[in-house]
Amino acid sequence: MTAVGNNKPKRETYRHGDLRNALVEAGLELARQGGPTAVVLRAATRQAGVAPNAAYRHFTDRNALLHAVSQAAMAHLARTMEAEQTTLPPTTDAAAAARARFRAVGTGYLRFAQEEPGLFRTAFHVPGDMTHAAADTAAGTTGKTPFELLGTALDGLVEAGLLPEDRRPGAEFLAWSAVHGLACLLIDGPLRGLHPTRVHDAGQHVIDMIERGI
Amino acid sequence: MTAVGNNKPKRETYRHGDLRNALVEAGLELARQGGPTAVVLRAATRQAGVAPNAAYRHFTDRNALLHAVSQAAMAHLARTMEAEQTTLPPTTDAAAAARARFRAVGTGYLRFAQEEPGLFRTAFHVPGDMTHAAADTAAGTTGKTPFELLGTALDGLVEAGLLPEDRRPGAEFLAWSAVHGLACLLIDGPLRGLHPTRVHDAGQHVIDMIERGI
DNA sequence: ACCCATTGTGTACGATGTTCACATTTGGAG
DNA sequence: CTCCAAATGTGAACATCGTACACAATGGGT
Repeated sequence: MTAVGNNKPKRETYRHGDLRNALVEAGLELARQGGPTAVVLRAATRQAGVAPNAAYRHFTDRNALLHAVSQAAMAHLARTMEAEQTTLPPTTDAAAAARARFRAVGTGYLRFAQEEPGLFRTAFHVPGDMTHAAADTAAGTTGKTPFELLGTALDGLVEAGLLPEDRRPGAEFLAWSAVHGLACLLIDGPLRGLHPTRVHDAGQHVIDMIERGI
Repeated sequence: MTAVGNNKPKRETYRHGDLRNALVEAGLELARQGGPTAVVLRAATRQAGVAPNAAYRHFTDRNALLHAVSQAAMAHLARTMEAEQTTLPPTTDAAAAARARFRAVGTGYLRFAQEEPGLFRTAFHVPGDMTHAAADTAAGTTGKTPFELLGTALDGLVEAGLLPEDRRPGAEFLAWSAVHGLACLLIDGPLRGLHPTRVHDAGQHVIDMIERGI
């Protein structure tokens, strides 16, 4: 059953109308299942019901398409992190709230890595310079990229007096390193296939370490 | 100048004699320059002066070849970490020595990631289960894998009284997460292209965090 | 109403992974 | 020593992929 997968068999308009988006969407689905290497130009065009070359009207390269998909995956990550923060129970304790929001950043990050490993890998697949990932293409519903979400959470820790101001500079890289590293170990490192509850525990332990060591 | 690269143009014996090794070696060179995706079966056989299919007598798949190359890269990493430890100045203070050996594990890891990003990426490219990476194919000259080197360094910390025994279990994953994450950020994350001295500083900061938070 | 920039098509080329049938060599068993 | 079977390398072939080039259809601005 290799050939019949013509999901969007045909269209009657010569113009597609929204091909660029359709290609990114198809690429996202491919990435979701097989990671960055699975986002294949011809497969995406097939899914969009279009000749392979049509893609070149919207992307100079397969790499350009992959980059767009990567940005979209990054936006998914941002939304997952935001969602994790919105599930937080309300508190009157400002310090506790800041701390909870900080931890939610890491927890959401790890949850996304676990639930959507293909998209996670794609998001971080040679993503240009992630610092200039201020690109709104990588942002969530609040308009912030994952990196910026982490930054504001750290600022919150400082405001709440939980993080000395002189430790603030560069703290995002310490926190990010630890959480991202754990994500890698969970996805295709030695911790792959760990029981979900153990995964959650491991995540909390890493975040504990960050809070102590930051 | 695409076609002339026939480095090992011919051989006069029908049998190659050591093809499996030659392919892994060629694969290592490809990986060094272009990461895992650059280890191309046909390129490796070309380099070995052999028909493409000959590879299938030694590897079931391109993936099997890639896996072997990955293991070899992991061994390189182990040797770099060992080398970092041997450059340590001798000390009579046992605790200081244990601490230095622990930090050298992380420093060597990061140095390898920086100096050989292609090999580093290849070493961690879907490396089967790294836990059962007790495989001697991934070991350095001391016969220990990177994971095992980290473990013994942590044991050293416990023996020296620098790490409470109840914090020892699972500590390798905390330390590994942080260092590995930083390596990723340095190689193709936001910290790519950072000035080498800054890179070193960032590494020391992360290791500081680990020591405080472990 | 007519251009022409935009967008999609068809055909084609080189490279890659992989398979199948065949050739050459080597190491033992007789 | 001979000879045969297992091991190892070769050749031709196929499907798929990224990509380039020439061409066709469309539709908005003058």
